Amino acid sequence: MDPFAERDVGMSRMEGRLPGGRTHMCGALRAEDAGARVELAGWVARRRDHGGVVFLDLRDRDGVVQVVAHPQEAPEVHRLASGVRPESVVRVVGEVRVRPEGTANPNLPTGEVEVAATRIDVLSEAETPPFQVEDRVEAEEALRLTYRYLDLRRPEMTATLMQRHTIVATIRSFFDERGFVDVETPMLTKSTPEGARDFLVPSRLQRGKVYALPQSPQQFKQLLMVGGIDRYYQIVRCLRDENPRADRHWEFTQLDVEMSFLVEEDIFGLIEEMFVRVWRDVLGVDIATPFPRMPYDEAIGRYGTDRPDTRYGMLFADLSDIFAGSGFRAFASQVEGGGRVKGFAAPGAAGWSRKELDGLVQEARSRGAAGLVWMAVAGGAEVRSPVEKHLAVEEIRAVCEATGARDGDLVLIVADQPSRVSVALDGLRRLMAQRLDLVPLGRWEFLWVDRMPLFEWGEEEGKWVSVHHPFTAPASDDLDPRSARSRQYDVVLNGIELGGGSIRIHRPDIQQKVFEVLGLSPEEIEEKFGHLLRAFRYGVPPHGGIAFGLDRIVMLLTGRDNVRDVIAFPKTQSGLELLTGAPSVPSAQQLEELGMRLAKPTDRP
RNA sequence: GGUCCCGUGGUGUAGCCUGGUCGAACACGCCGCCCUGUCAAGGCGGAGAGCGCCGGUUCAAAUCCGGUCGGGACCGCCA
Repeated sequence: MDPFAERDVGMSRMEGRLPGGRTHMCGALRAEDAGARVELAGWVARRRDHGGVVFLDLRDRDGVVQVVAHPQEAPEVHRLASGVRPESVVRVVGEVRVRPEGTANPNLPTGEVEVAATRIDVLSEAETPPFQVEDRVEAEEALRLTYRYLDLRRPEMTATLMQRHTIVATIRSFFDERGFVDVETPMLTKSTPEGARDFLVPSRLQRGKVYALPQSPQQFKQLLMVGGIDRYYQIVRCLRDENPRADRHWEFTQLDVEMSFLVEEDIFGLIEEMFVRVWRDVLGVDIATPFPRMPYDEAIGRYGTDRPDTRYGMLFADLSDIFAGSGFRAFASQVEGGGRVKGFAAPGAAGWSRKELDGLVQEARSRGAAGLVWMAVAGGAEVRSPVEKHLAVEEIRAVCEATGARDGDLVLIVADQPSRVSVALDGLRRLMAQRLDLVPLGRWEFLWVDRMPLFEWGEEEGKWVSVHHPFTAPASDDLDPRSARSRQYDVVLNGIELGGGSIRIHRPDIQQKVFEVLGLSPEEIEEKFGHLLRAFRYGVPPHGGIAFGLDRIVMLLTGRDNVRDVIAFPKTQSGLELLTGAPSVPSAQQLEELGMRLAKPTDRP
């Protein structure tokens, strides 16, 4: 499929005022341009030399058009065209012609025409590139990153960056129309006390001290509300020094929004409208509103995750009661020890081979579960399972009943501490959905997840920590860390968390109580959040907001499965920027100015 | 911090499990010649790697083992 085919590239708007003597972009020419004298410039995507007539495919960001050089019509042009190397930059002057009968190319938007060249200038000759610049040729990612500029020439990549631009432009005009103000916030700021690991920047003037790069503009946007800005948005780079994943990069872009004098419904309505607008403008797709809402507990209970993929079934059933006093001790003892037994039915997977099933057990283990019990339902109470002899007939029936398993289905059961059960089953459910091809294409299932807990127990810290952040408003007066709910909300799309936010605390007394639950001493509160609390003493409007991972939104809209593909110059999983070679060793002078000494790479704490 | 997968001409892969037949195969690209309507043009011919790196086992290593570097997926982590 030609990625340019259905795109409103907008370049046509520029025709007539293209710089550099161009009259058209390559992808713009159509049959109605026949007879026009045009001047084009671009890269030689391909050369087809017939000994006589020579064809060049000329590529720019808008598309490809065929240039033809005839030996009789223009001998000098023909000579140049015969020798030009792929990826060289050329300027072409010629006449647009409708192609001869039977030679149109229906696969190309410009396929009905060609440009008969009367002049060709080679502006820059190219060496043979390290990989072929074509969508169908997928070079190894490390090589693509090393020569990213070549990779970006591939129509697929160019189109992705242009779509990203369209998405950003749509979002900006959407917020602008609604009175939101784009305000920039500092990039060199204060280290965040909680949350992800910070990237630090040593200070030259304040020797011995460091700035942190922002993990998000969270506190600044709240201060903007105190500052009376009322409605703020920003499309801003954020940095978190945590290990990257396919859907996570340390340097990422956030769509950040904050409003004053609002309630949840204001945010929900606004954000739903925004997504409707973006999906319509970018994909021409109408998405349904309002988005369904799911309480956090239901998401965890039925899907094992706070970002459920609702495009397919296989919801979890709690089987703990069935196995509470079971003869199968592995399950019964888990229940007695406070654990849970949960499972779900994978339709039609009963016939899976032992090897495939062992793979599932491995998957469960890799996610921290003690194990996985599978049960292939053959008919009635007939099952194939490694623990079949330990299971009572009534238990098997009850499991099938609870999970909805029918003949031919495969029931997957995990018994462990609740969080491990959730993590393991969530992974298995996503895996099975893919393997069984249960993920419907072209569906956009947006979802609000709300009613989150306000606190969770931090094992490492040995104290209660905020689920979202310490400024999240509680849903009620209840501040008991075991039961308190928050006014937090997340947007989930097709099982991917796009973003989240909350109504913030604007009452100093409540903020104070939250800090107390978090175990912060008055000194710590002053040191870490003093500036915010001080601000709140001088008149703070009720406020709240939300933030989205723009890269993920672009990833989903462009059908990519990796955020690196929607970022122009991404880094590798180990943080190398292969194009420039960053990071690099600082010079002695730089270190001296900053008052720093480097440890040897081998000196690991 | 951990688990798993990958690394073979310029590119993408096969070969590796079951060492010798590999002086490494295929496709694309590249070079040369032929060819006036192709569009992943076509035909003929050619050059190009010693298998990421280091070490070990062995009569013998692309193949087995250890380490290391690089890439990726995932777990932990990501308020």
